Amino acid sequence: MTESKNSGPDDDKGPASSARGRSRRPVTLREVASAAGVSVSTVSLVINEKKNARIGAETRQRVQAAIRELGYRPNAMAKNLVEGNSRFIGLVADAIATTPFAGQIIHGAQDEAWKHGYVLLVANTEADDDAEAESISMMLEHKVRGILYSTWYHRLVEVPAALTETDFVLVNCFAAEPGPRAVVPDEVAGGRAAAELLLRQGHRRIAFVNTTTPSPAREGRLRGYQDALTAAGIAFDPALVLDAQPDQGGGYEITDAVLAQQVTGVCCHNDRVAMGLYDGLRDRGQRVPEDLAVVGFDNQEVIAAHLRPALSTVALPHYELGVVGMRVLLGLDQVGDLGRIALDCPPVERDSIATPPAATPIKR
Amino acid sequence: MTESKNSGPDDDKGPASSARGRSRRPVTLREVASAAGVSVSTVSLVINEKKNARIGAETRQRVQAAIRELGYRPNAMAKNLVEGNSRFIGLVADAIATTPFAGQIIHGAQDEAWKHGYVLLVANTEADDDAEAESISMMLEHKVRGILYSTWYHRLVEVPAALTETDFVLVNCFAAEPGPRAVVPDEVAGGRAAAELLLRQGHRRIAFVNTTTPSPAREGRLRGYQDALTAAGIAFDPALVLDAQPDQGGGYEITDAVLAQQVTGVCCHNDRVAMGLYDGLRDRGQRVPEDLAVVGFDNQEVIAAHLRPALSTVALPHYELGVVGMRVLLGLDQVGDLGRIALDCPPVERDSIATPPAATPIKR
DNA sequence: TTGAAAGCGCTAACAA
DNA sequence: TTGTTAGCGCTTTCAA
Repeated sequence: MTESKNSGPDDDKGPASSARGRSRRPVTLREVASAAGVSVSTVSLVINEKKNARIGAETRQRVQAAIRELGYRPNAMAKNLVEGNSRFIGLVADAIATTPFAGQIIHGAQDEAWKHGYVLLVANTEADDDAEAESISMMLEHKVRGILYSTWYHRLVEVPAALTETDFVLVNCFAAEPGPRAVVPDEVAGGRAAAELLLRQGHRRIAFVNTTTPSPAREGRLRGYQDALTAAGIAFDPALVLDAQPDQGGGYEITDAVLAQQVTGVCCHNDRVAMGLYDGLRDRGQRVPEDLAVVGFDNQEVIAAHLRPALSTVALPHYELGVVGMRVLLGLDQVGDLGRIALDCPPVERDSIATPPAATPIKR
Repeated sequence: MTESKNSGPDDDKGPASSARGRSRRPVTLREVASAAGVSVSTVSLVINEKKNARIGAETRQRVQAAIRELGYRPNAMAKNLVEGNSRFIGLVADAIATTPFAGQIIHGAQDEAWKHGYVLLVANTEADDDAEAESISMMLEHKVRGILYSTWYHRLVEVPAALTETDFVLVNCFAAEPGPRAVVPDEVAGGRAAAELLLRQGHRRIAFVNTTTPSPAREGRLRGYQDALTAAGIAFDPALVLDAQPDQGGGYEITDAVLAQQVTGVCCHNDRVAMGLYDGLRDRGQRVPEDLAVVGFDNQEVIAAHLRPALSTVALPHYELGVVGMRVLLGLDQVGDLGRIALDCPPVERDSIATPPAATPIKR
């Protein structure tokens, strides 16, 4: 063991750890330097592996040995401070605990941030305005490089004033006023993809169970459904569009209305609605997909992959939302003129669709 | 506007924001001081509202005005640096994106951390060892006050070596060796609670669908079930314990085996298994709860609250795991001699249990 | 009541 | 090739 400065009153003897708490002040660059018998800048140089400033092989060895021996960890805050920029990026989420959606956004954002040497400062606000304001302040005080402001379902948001103090990108949400950049799912294309899942199997009379809640999902997916119908040369029949609460209860209750329309297939607003509809159909002796083909939306694994039969659905690109949001924030992707990037909602085929009676599936 | 030092080449004119990027260097204490015509220490004093060192009312006004006018935000990193302690606490999670479980742990941990002025540094490792090591390094370099190491399901873990460089608490997991403090769900009590849900309604012949995966949940819940039986004066019958994959498929496939035992009630390893069992029962013309009472585990909202009939189950205390883990880390709660705190798994009564034929529910 | 100055751990000129 | 030194933005003695 090399001698170190060893000053200060709260120094306890003995090598590694005391009981708990690890009260020992962390090892500093200076301590490493004096242990290795070199200056701090030399240590700094070998740690950061600067290309210029060649260090003598022997010196480098000694420094590295000292680092290892002392268990030195650079102090990221000191480093950030002197470099004048933090490696933090804030991510505020409004609901981390209810669905896996926010988790997927975080996952995507973190993977991308990580790749570029950034660290996520995550704040869960559970839609509480105070928590949100506090979170943003906290991030601002940590001099984040920017903030990703995300919601667990696609919606219009009011941009908190404090957000504008830094660079920010809206993820899975958007602002009324122009300006803020946003990354959102392409609801229209998603709706189209859902309908096409059915059309491709030859279905021509398809119901659309929409949500009762006004939202981009409600308007967008319906439009996508209409577009797909039009493209398939099928006249849009408003009677086939039904409204239901966007959960299992809503799906269950809409069963009779769906059945009354004599459709061969149905697009549900989301997987939960489809789950409720499954129950409703079963109670009425109807089979999926033989009597009615069902398509969901969200691709919520715990539901879609495990219903019987497994549910064909359209995936919401939460992970990608996080990734692309991060890329936009870092200036790696551009949003274009609209200030928005709309991400694809890919269809996920499973077993809830069959060819309707008296129809031949369309080749493609 | 007051004059400021105004040096450096990347100073652009104009008040608030330039287009994007907010390239302006953040306002510093010194700038506030010179704007207010006082010294930095005075500004520091009014910001931190120190009890000693009374500041003249008029001075305070001027400083506060300057702060507001300049939009000053303290630099948390500089502050942490000089104070010699960060306000960070790390939280590593192994699966933030698949279930809502990790989200709930994070939620609990953050609420508690927040309350004590700490900020969470969250890292999602998706069970990747490299990501985990990198995450912990990152946290250590930010001189976190400590780390919460969490898993999405209760299990034995190997404590990563780097963790021991700081204070840490295991959340929803535990180590083989003694030492590391851990906060976990009380599986035995949970299993007992599940069985009691049925026993209380008068069921006496109760199947137990266990998981095939060795785990504290597997052993603990079974023991709880046995304990509850014993307490109710019912002999344990090993034939009633069945094994199934811990998901919907497993539940579905075990249906016949359950039915073969002529039980009136069944405890499932988790809500997913119960969901599969519902399907299996329905396919065989059996009704829940009239023909068979079903109890789940986990209280996974999207399933338990929305199955038909709604599933009675036992909740896993993820949020509380986060809270208590944080409290232990902060020294607010003690773990006792075992080095472990086991948290209650409260029963959640819904509609999947009825009184069995020829039985009177037990009063309590 | 306020200011001057030292220093937290580090990087980056600039010297040697 | 290596060392000295001046800060980064802040808190905190210690003086005034």
